[in-house]
Amino acid sequence: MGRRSEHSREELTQLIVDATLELVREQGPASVTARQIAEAVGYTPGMLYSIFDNLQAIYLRVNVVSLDSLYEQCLKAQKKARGPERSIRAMGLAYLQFAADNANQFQLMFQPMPPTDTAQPVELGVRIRSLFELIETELRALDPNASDSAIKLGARTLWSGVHGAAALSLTDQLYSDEKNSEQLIVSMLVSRFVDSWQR
Amino acid sequence: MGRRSEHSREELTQLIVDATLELVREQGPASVTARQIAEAVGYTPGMLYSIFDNLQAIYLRVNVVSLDSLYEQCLKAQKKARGPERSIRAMGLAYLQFAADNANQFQLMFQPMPPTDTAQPVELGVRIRSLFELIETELRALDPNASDSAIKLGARTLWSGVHGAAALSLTDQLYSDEKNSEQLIVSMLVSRFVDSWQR
DNA sequence: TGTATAATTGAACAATGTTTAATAATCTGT
DNA sequence: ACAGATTATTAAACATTGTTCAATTATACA
Repeated sequence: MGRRSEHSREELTQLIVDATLELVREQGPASVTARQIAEAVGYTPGMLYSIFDNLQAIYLRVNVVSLDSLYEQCLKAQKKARGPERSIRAMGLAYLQFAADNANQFQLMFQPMPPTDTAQPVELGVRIRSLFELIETELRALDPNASDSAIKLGARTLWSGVHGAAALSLTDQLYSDEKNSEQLIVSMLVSRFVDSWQR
Repeated sequence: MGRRSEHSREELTQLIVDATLELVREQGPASVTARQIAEAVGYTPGMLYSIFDNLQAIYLRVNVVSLDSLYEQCLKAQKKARGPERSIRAMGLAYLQFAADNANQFQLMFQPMPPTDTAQPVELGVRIRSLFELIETELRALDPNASDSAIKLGARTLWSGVHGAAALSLTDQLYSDEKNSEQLIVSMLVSRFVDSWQR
């Protein structure tokens, strides 16, 4: 056949990433194949490799999209809430909500990449940092005299707790009797943390 | 050939699990194949399926072993430390240490299984619960009057933080300037949590 | 219009998990 | 000790996977 479409290189990139995102959302990362992606965009598998080095490179772009929308959710939650503690709690709950609503995307984002690319790609790095900065801002408001390194450490401590709760909840490894225990966990974490920060 | 060895069904099970554990430790979960496992135990791939349903079932047994040794490490840390806060901190650091020293095992343990078996197998459940109980004991010592559900929630909150720090650290997603930031995070988490618990 | 260039395909490759018919080794009963 | 039934193990096949590449088709340029 060899039907050449009128898609520019950039359009093709976009098409592939969008199709992959949708497939990941529908079926989970494990069962998305090169042939499925190719079919979804109306090409053959080989074409993908004229645009991306491999499937991992596609997943990376998908993760960028996912991280952006996670950031958007957290930012929205932050803006809506009033006061540092309430902002932090709202962002934590937004993080949980994102993980629950987009479990497959979340899974792809935080599942360790094959050890070929030892270091995390910079595109993801800047976005994760932005996420951290949202909390750092609130912690700064809470305690203007704290050192920069204390603020950064505090943000990472809080976020480890929120991320851990989201991850364990997603894999049913919290083994709690009550339902929505992730939310209780995040709420408790934020309360106690801020509480102790303020004295 | 058809060399029949003098291995009982149980011995074969043990051999397979041991070999798989070693392969996972050496190369990571992603690159362990049925043929490699079979070769390591001196059989052909087909044999594995006369003992296990599939590779997932083998990984499950490996995870049981990993969880047991993680529990052992935490228990040892708990015993060595004096006082609830120090015990909790020591267990958190032991958890981090285990994750760092056995990154591949840790990865296999906490990577979401394919959605066939929706619920977590009970063999893992009881072991994760035991891990939680170690902390619950310390929290109970810290505050004998607290309700059971508060204790349970507290243990899960702490453990979410520790697990999150371990997971993010393992995938280089903490983006902290200081080295050993996981340890600082866990230390801060425990200090502030216990601090706020006690007042 | 003819030729160079680029995009796309189709087919192949090696490797994967898993199944199954055939085979080799052992066990049973006489 | 031998014949027959039973079990353990293999060898080979299957469908899929990611990836590569020569061949083909469509476009751009002269």
